[in-house]
Amino acid sequence: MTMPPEERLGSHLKRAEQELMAAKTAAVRPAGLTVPQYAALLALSGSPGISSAGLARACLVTPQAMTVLLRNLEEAGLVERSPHPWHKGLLEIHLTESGRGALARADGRAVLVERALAEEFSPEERDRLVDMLGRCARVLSTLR
Amino acid sequence: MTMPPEERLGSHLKRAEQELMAAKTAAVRPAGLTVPQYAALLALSGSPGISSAGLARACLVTPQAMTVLLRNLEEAGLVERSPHPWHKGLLEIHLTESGRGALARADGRAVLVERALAEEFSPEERDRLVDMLGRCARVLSTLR
DNA sequence: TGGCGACCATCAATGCTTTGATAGCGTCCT
DNA sequence: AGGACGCTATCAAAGCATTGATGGTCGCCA
Repeated sequence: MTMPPEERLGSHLKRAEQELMAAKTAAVRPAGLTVPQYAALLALSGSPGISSAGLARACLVTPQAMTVLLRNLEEAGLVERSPHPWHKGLLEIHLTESGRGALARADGRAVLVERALAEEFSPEERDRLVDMLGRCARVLSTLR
Repeated sequence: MTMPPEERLGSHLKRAEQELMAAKTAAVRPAGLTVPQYAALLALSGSPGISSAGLARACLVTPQAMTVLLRNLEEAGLVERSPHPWHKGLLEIHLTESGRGALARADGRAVLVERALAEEFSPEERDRLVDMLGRCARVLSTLR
């Protein structure tokens, strides 16, 4: 209507992110994982025993989305949930052995994608890109 | 595991895109549209009579995703589908009056988001950002 | 102690997206 | 003419994500 797509920064941003998702999806798929599942397992490995809500915050999704995701992971035997020692109603989440294996397999290939992406740029360019992306996120979040 | 999140360009890219989606979702919601619906209506307004498959290509989604999306738009009375004059089985898609109205309302607010984003950067920065995002998409697509 | 507010977990409805499979129609080439 | 190939459209199943609503638990504080 009033603004051509090539002028919309959002179009370019979306396109890049779409390719990123496609590449990562292909990377983690052989491990039997989806990208969100991989992200959750990765966060979980860094914070064992974290709650579902905490994991949701770490992965930048809603608690509801994480509930669904965790149910799938639990049914696949990749994570376990156990009641919190003194806080009734809370659940601690832990990786299973099988979960650790799947994460390791997925991570190896996912890191290759990140490395290929990083190697496209010089260190100065990387810094500039990270800075600009951060500014995008900041200005957009103020609009919300 | 082997690579901290802050070093992963993908994390920053994803974060920025997530904020973009949130801002756009909030922008087009008052018009009763979702972001993908808005994108489809926008593409449709530029190519009246385009097929579902063509629209899917224009929006960078699969034909199946577009079928679902169009069904919702058709049920909402925002688009119409009519059989192709001589090619049986093909369907031409057109905006309805109501669809044009919703698009106009959504577009006005969506453009504000794009403008706020654009104004965060100088023209030189914008060019650099677009260039770098294009390089991201290119290198990632070769991995696929 | 009683209550209020914050947080956690979960159900339900809706929508987008993907992969996989099926089926019709056209075009081009043998 | 017949057949292969390609494009279109659609169904089905599964996962991810959102909003909205519910019910349970803790902790602080009047």
